[in-house]
Amino acid sequence: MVSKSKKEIRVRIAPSPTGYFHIGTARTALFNYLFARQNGGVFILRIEDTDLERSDKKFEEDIFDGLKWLGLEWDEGPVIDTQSQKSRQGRGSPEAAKVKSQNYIGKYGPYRQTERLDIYEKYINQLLDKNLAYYCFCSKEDLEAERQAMMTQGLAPKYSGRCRTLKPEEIQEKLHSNTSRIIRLKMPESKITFKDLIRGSISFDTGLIGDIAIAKDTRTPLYNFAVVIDDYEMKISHVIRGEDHVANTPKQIAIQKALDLPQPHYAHLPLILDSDRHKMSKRFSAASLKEYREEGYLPQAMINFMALLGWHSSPEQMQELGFSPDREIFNLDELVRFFNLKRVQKAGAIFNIDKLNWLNAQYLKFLKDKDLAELLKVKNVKIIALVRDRMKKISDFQELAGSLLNPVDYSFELLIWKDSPKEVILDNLKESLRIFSATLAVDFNQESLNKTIGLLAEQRGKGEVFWPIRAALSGKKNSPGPLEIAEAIGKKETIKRIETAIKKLSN
RNA sequence: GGCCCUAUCGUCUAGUGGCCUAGGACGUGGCCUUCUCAAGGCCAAAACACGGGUUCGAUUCCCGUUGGGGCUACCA
Repeated sequence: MVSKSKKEIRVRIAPSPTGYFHIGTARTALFNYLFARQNGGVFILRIEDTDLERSDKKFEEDIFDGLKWLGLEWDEGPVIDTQSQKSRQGRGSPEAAKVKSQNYIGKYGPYRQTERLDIYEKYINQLLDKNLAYYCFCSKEDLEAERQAMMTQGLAPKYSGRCRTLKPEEIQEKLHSNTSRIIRLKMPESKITFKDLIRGSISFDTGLIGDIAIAKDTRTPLYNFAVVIDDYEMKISHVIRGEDHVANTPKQIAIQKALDLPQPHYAHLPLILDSDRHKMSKRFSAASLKEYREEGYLPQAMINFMALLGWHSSPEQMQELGFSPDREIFNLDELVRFFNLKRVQKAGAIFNIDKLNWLNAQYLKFLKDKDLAELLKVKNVKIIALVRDRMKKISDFQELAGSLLNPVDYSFELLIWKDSPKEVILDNLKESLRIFSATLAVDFNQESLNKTIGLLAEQRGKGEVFWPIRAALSGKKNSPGPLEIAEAIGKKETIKRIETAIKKLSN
């Protein structure tokens, strides 16, 4: 028996820069990354920018930023070097040419489809020459009418193949005129079956698909065609992508067959759904990663959350490794260890923001006060300690700690505990003020204050004493405890705020 | 409409014919803690879509129904 050397695992993520980096694409990237890393494979980033109308550099940059933020570094793909690109992009200069040849890493570049036009042209011509593809001159309007007619007849909408039989002279004539044209693949009528690593065997009747469009002209390839060529040229071994691509798979296989190219393995991931159970779209939900980044979610939480959308660890494996079988918290390295394509779910998963919030809160807890302070650009570490348990995401900080950092105005009624008389509260605050003032600065901490103020509270009632202090110090109905705030803001500020409160009640 | 995929608590899921009185997590409710809000601890409610088979026995296997989703472009 001949031992076949194990083929290198090469996977890719192929976003199109036509919008901000989509959360679904991010999850696909994660799964590809995990699969690559755990198999010693290569993770490739390819920019599918063939749609000139909608593609935009700013979206491309957002993809780079998002991937980097998540920690999903690609082994091959464009190099982000905006600095040199911006400063040295002199048109036509030898310098520019040099930059261009250096703007990617990997043996199979370039990794932007618009930079690969020569490659596609070669294959398109090959198909045209072999008469496996042909020019179609039908108008969009005719095509649309045809489609509608077929649908009302209860048939699968597909192109009639009318231009297949055009005579060479007719083709030449139309080619020389201004008639709009497109290149179609001659789809053989057969059954295409492929084995999906997650779903098992899936088959399609190509007779229902018809002659698909593969390019607008020899230098303007369309999605399905460009994908096939790139996946082949880049030696992609496994195509791991969203379920929305299963219907594209038979089309791509047909192109592979026409070109006599090998077929990669396929794995179609369940879609991430919004709360209406539809594919997450920008129109109806926060579908871009950017939004979560700006909202203050931690990349680690995002990674963990996305991994749990359609995948779950094996309780058995966890137990064997000495972990809790119910474990759900995993960092990137652990995911690389435990992830298993075989355990990926088949049905779509709803994006559950509550779970994300909880996970984010967990990751926030892992952070040291000091690191969190740094992240928030806040100097008072004690304040961080006070509000951190109340934060779901880092953007919550302002709402939680704002009034602690800088006093806010409030109504005197806030100082009143339940239905205690105003005079009682006023007197308690005055007494508290005396105690605070008498406390040495070195003893101005929770522990010491708890002995003095705590005693007063025991004598006069906890609510009657603690509530007004807390309200005076925080200016809010809900806040951390009074003594911890006092320690955090210090003696001087505490006294100042209590005095303000007393003034409010005295009016 | 056609094609393809899919189906366990509200949500994410464990489960691969008997270990299931269906387990966990989020969320929800209650209790404890408590000056408030959190955090934390404890407890509870909450699901195998339906109908046929196969089998001694089905959440688990098969078929159908129904539900859900995706695709159906000269977008990707």
